[in-house]
Amino acid sequence: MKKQMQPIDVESLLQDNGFKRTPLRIALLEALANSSAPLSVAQLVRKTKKLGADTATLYRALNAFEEEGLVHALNVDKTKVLYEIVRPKTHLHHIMCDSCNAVESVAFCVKSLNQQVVKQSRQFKKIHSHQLAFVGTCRKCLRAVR
Amino acid sequence: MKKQMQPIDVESLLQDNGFKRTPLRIALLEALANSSAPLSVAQLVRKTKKLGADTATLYRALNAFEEEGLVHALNVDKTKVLYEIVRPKTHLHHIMCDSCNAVESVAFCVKSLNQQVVKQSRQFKKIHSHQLAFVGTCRKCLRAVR
DNA sequence: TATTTAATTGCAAACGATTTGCATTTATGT
DNA sequence: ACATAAATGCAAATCGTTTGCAATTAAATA
Repeated sequence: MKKQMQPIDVESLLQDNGFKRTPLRIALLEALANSSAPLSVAQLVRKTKKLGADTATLYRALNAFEEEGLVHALNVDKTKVLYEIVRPKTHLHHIMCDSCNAVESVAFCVKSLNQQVVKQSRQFKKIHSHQLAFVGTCRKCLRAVR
Repeated sequence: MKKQMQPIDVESLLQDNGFKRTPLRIALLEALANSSAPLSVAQLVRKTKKLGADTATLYRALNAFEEEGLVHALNVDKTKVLYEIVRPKTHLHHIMCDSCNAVESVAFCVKSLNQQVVKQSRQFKKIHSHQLAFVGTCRKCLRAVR
């Protein structure tokens, strides 16, 4: 069974958001669009270098994309950020392997919790959004342990 | 109505975990134990300096505490980490203000979601833990907007 | 297609937060 | 009080990320 992923026209995506369509940007969005899991900055840096492009440019692109809402930054831990492309009408959460750091996306939502949260809170009247991440051990790592 | 917080004997906490009870460490854990919201590294650094202690020592302490499970690091965004003391039998989530970054802790759990997640996942059979964070605008900031 | 313009890039330097090595100090158990 | 390992301060090193600036390139226009 293979992953199912709606294709994204990254060139249009760039154009529609006022970005020039440069090789690095196209390659970046393409990489993110074709990955079922979020990609680490390190991975993207490697890809950038392979293309002979500059790392500073990558960071500029990622920040610009994030600012425009084309990508979403996932703060995994103190020293690691993962990026994923934003797919309209898809609200994602994540499961992460505590052994190999593999990340899988999970599509489902917990809006119903919002009111409970508000009820408990002293400072907050309304919730705009939430982040939810699960941690487990993936099959591969489970097998490796045995 | 004032916050309710169970006191923590930080000196015993240090001792029980094989740490020497030094002024900085005691002050750090005390600060975390008396705060209802997680504290940023910047805040802790300020406190450290006020005590005339070295920043490197603070980082060493925080890392050691985290490794021993005395504190928990909260990855708010790419450039900001918050620390909270771990209170046994208390499972916390958080609400954050998207305007002023105020953080409030919320005590409640969503274990029931775990099986749903596992059901959806291709790679994961079991969830160990999860993180959940909500984003809203706090009262103070709401008022400021009007 | 050639021309113009602002956006994008590469490079090197700057940056800030965190970490490290090492000599000195300190808390703790005896 | 003493011995010992742990913890500290200081300065230097390190890492990922950002910035300034001159050169290049994509896109709009003639």
